[in-house]
Amino acid sequence: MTRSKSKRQTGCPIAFALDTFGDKWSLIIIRDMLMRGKETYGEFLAADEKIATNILADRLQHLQDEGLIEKSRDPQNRRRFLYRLTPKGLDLAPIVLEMVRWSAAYDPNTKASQAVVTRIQSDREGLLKDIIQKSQRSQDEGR
Amino acid sequence: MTRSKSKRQTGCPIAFALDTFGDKWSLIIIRDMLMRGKETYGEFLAADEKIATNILADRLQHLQDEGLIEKSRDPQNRRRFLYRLTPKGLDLAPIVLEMVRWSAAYDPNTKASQAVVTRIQSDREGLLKDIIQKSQRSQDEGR
DNA sequence: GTGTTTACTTGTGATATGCAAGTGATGAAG
DNA sequence: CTTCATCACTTGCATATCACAAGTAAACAC
Repeated sequence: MTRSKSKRQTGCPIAFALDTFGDKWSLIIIRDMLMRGKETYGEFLAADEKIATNILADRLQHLQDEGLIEKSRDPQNRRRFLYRLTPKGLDLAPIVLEMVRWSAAYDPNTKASQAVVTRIQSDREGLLKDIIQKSQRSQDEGR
Repeated sequence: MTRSKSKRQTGCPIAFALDTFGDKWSLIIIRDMLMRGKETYGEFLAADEKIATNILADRLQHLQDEGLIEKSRDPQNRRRFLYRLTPKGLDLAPIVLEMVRWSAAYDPNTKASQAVVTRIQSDREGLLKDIIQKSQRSQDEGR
């Protein structure tokens, strides 16, 4: 296990954010949880981007240490764990949405849904509320 | 020079954003340009976060290849180059602001200005306009 | 010319990543 | 209650990336 991430410790909010989730994979995991309803190790592993299993384990641990996600046994299947966003993690949604907007604007091959992109501009608050509620609804089902 | 960054090429907007500026240093450089008026190699090197000179050169080249920044000779001092954000680069401002908001909310040691944080909520559009205008004004002075 | 500033490049050891294979706990089937 | 499959990891190793120190080259100041 790779202990201790590089900490810049400058007090700068951008540096803080990068230390917390600014690596190559954390936001991919967050995206899967926030936008695609994924919540198990196996589901994260199956992502198109092909994250390595040791890296995934390391990132999940780090995100948990930082308080962005929580880990619990699946009551329906006790050999499975459920990973869920905490309120601190859910609050990354605005950042993720702005990244979607930016990429949709500049990537000629984007697969971003035009409906979502339009709604980011026209109904940002409503969209954020929907995404967060949807993410939390799946948590209730798990109980 | 490190050629060819890992390209995930999935069409996912989050993956695209991460491939473009999602490394440990690019957003630090963008922050310096956007929020602190920096525009030369030496100014970036002097940042609190202590970026290594070879990494800085590599990231500036990458950001230029991606069309986020432009490089030009300083007409006032021809041994100096000026790095400036393109419109595509300036359009990262909303993402940067959301990261500031998030970090200010969750970093107990944040040095984020309370005035800015308040304004992110209350006058987001005006703040964005100010940041971009300020960034472009320094470019006019350079001519 | 000589020295200084500015923007890099190069070399080398440390660190992180990616891939393949292995482990241990839970649960399902007979 | 034994065997097999699933799920979430861990371990080992080759490769890639990074950090640090030192060196190079062009512009300018004198």
